[in-house]
Formats: sequence, structure tokens, C-alpha cells
Amino acid sequence: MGIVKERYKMKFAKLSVMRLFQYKDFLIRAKSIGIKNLFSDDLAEAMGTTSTQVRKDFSLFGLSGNKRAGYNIDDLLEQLNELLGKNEKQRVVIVGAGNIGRALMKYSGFYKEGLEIVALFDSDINNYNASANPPVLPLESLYEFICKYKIEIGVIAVPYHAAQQVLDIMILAGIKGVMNFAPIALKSPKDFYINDVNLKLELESVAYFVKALKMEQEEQTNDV
Amino acid sequence: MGIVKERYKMKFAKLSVMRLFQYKDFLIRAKSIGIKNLFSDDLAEAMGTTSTQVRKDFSLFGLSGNKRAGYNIDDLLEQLNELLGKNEKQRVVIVGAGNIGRALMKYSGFYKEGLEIVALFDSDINNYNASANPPVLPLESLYEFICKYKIEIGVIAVPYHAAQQVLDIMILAGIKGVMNFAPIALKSPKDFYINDVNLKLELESVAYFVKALKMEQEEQTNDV
DNA sequence: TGGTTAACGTGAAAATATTCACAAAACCAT
DNA sequence: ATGGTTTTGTGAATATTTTCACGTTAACCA
Repeated sequence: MGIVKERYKMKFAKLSVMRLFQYKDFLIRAKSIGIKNLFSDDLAEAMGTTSTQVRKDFSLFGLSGNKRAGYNIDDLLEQLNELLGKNEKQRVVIVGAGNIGRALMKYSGFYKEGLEIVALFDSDINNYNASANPPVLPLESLYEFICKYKIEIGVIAVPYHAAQQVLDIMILAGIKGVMNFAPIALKSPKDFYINDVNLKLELESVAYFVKALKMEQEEQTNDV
Repeated sequence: MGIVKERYKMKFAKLSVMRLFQYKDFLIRAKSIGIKNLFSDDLAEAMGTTSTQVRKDFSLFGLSGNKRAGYNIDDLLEQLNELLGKNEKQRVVIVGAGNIGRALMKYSGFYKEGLEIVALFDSDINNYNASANPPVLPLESLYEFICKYKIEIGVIAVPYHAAQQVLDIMILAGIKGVMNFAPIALKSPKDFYINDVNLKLELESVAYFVKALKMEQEEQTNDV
């Protein structure tokens, strides 16, 4: 088993992987303002975590720095790019040209990270626009399109009652993982990756935790 | 210490809280198609988790069912609504009228969960529209607005270099928690709640885990 | 009406994630 | 060179989350 393969951890360290992506974004910014080296402390400070966490994340994936001089940004970015796969371009289709689908489509930050939104699909004929960039195509052509261009990544941004149907088409056509905005637990084979993002839930939970914080404070006040 | 207060868990069980919100959404749907009762197994099946997890989540927050007959949806929803706070209306401001800000604004699902988007704020004069619903107002009026209407929840959907500034205004004006879409670790007092949502990261990570799955499969193939 | 059993509720155990604590390496000053 | 200092890298300890295992109880049935 090669070292590179061995570094693609899956079962464990999901959260570490997420943080690695964030470290990378920060490093790119730091580099752009002329910084050449930094310590795990600097990274931790910028990311709102601890230096131990940073080093542990790196340790888990075999990323290393220099014992006294910290991390050279160029070196570290190279290691991260190899590990996180910036170098292979990945094409992505979005299904659902509603608010979320269009917001993602317009977001320009994907391309330079190796992700290219190649098409949107929608069931509403009023949204079609084959000459736009990316084009907005009829949902009926989704299967064919994925097969033809060998797309592996999808985004599901359709209402919840349509989501499983869309996913089934994607799976059949050869997609291997999706980001899912529909608020429903989708069913998929074991070798398929689903990343659920539920914006309503995320906002609702803020309201809850704000209330929880208030309760905590009231308790403390009463305790004295 | 009252029982109700005690149920607002904060330090632990963050993930349980998130799931409770999801159970609630599912229960609302189940109710709308006429279902009256269900078992932890049904909930687990629908949510893509296990019945043990469901019962443990409920147990942590004192939610209970019936030993042989499972859960009555109406009862459970009532308990969840009390716990998760549907009943108090919460007003929310969004800062940043870009793609994400507008997508959230247009999303209609918040209102019936007790969340009301009362205004958007933007620094670009071209986006102002005081007579829209919700209105789009100049960023300069953010502080005053929050104070005047005693808003406690905010959404930050501005570019990363503006996010901390916006947050500082919010904190000063009395907001207690935000959902943050800016890809940066914001600094805030300890009694402030921040929920970071990084869509670029979420999509990038799909690409990573798809690749990791492939590697795993290749290994298994080679192992035979 | 009393036995059976399906489902809940929950301590204990296992798995996963984070933090601690310290050895090893690298640099610096002398 | 040598001793002191700073920072990495990582096992061990701790904390948190999930899963297991099983006692309990309410509904059903004979």
C-alpha cells in the first residue's frame, strides 16, 4: 500500500479533513499578503482553534514542518494540494435552479480550487438557457449529460420530495458523491458519499443556542 | 433550577440538538400525510440513523413516548416545540445582499418555524430597496436597526474581509448569535454563539471523500 | 386477568475527537 | 561546541458521541 493512498483517510478524521481545507484557504490568503512562514500557533489563532489541534491534524495526514522554524507556506500548500486534490480538475453538476442552485452557480471561488460547475438542471422550462455559462438544461437530459461527460460530483438543490428521484438518476449515471441541500435523508449505496447541508436547520439552531446561552447566564446569576 | 431550564443543554449534546430539529421536520411531514403514531425505528429509518440514537437523543432531553405504542406525533411535536422554541418568534437580520443573502431572504420556510427575516443590509447603494419586503437597507443603519428592534439573531453573508467588522457592530448592538457564511474564524465574546457555514468547503470535501472512496475500493481490489 | 412481548429508556461500553504532556529537533547566543 | 530556548510531533489521557445490552413497562391476547 503506497504512502499516498494510505493518506486518504476515510473512516476516521472526517473533521480533520474539513479543517485541512480551511487551513489551506488561510494559507493561500497569508501567502497572498507576502507571508512566507508561520507557526502552528499562528494558524490556530487564525482558525479559532489550538496549536495542538493543528499539529495533530497535520500529524494524522503526514504533513510536516520544521521543528524550530514552523511551517513554510509554499511547502505546506504543496503538501495540502497533493493531499486534498486541487490538481485534478473535478466537474460538478447542480440540479435545481432555485435560489440556492443559482447562488452556488454564481459563486466564482470554486474554479481555482479545481471544481468546475459545468451545468445546471431544472424541471421548469422557464429556467432553461442552453447558451448561458454554465448552461441551464432540462432535467430530462441529466442522465445523458452525466454519462457523456463522466461527471462524478453533484449538487442537489431541489425540493425535498424530488431529491431522492434526482439522486437515483445521478447514481445510475455514475456520480459518486453529492452535496445535498434537500432536508431529507437520502438513500444511497455504501460506496457513495453524501454531504447534507441544511440551511434552515443551521439558522434554527442559532436561535436555540442563543436561548440556551441566556438560560445559562440566568442560572449563574441566580446561583450567586 | 427548573426542569425547563435544565433541558436547555449547551455544553454537551450539540449534535443531539441538531438532530432534534430534524426529527421535528420529519414529524411535521408525517403528520401532514395523516400519520398519528410512529416508533423510534420509523424515525430512525427516515432520518438515516438508528433507533437507539433516536431514543438516546430523546432521553437526553427528557422527551418520552409510550412503552409499547411508540410515539404520538402530536405529543412529541408539542414537546419538541417547547424545547426547541418554535413558540417565541425570533427576528433575524441578514447582512450582505449577494447571492447567499438573497437566497436566504427568498426562502420562505423560516417563518413557520418562528424565524422572521426582518431586513437585509448591504454596503452597495445599488442594492438598497427600503420598500421591499424585507427591505434592503444601507449598512450604516445596521447598528441603529438592531438596537431599535432588539434583534438577537444575525446572518453574515459578506466577503470575508468585511465579516469581522460586521460582527463587531452586531455584538455592540446586542445580537447574541449569528450564522456566518464568511470563510473566516470570527472573534467574539464567550457568551456569543457563532455557527459557521462554509459552502465552498462543503463542496470541496465531497470531491475529497469521493476520491478517498475510490482509493479504498482500489485497495480492496488489490488485496484479493 | 395474568402471561407475553414489542418497544421504550438508560447505564455501561466502545468508538471517535480533542487536549495534555513531554521528547526530539533546530536555532541562537556565547 | 555547549547550554538554553522555541517549536514540532505524537503517545497517553481526557472528553464527547455513539452503540450495546438489558431491565422496565404498557399494550395486547388467550
